[in-house]
Amino acid sequence: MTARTTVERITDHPDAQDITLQGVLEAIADPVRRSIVRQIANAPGDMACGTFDISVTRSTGTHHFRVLRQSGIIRQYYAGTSKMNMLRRDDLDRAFPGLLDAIVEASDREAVRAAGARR
Amino acid sequence: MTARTTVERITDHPDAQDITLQGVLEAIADPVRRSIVRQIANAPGDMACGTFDISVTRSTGTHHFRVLRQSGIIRQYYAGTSKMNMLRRDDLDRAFPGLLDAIVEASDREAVRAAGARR
DNA sequence: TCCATCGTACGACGGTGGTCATATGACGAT
DNA sequence: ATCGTCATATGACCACCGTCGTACGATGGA
Repeated sequence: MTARTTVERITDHPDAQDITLQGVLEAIADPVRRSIVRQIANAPGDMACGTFDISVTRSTGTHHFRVLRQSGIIRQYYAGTSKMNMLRRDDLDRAFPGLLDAIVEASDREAVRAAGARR
Repeated sequence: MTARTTVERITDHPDAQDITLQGVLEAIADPVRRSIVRQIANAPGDMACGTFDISVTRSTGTHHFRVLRQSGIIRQYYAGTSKMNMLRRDDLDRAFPGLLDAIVEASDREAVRAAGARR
């Protein structure tokens, strides 16, 4: 039994059918949260909370993860002391086809443009 | 010279390349503004400000139209005493492919669902 | 010319949400 | 058992934003 995924449920996740467009858009409109989503989307696998490149305090980070979770954008589960994050792609795609992809893509595109302008 | 489109420019419209994802998402995250966008998207032609079904005061409406205009989502022009509104589809599609469609579609879908739940 | 209509400008108010500091709790490693 | 790490909870602060009322400006019709 070494280093395993804890089964304990986090209570906060909304059911797929309870994900609202309003919630998703509010969540994703924040730059820090959008950056988080982008990082998960571009990562090969799930990411621990601590591994994100964010510009705010840990406590503020916790706040943003909670908003993302409660809006139904991410799913979280414990793995030992760290907490893993994954996108709820299927649920989102079913509820709002094309939305997540469009936003992530736009976000990537803008990040690239910003990087270009910076040099 | 009867009932014509005034040529006067409204100064506020951002250039296409200055439309930011942040601005668009902030703008569209508000339910009143999203409703406005939806109404334009589903209308056969451009819509005058006064013809919208909105739940707020005229002055608040003006505020929302300004946000939409300055974010680059809509273009406005005068036609006599009323002000016409149109989506900047091309500019938006070029900047953020699929985004507008996904949001409008999701918005429609949700409106339908809400109407269903209401009866 | 006068009035009605449509939209804007400005100021005020209230709520919400992003931020941080600090303290607390859970888990793993030593 | 103890410590360090990871994340949360709580409370406070502040800025921003959605809202409204009122006053104003512009246009078109009677």
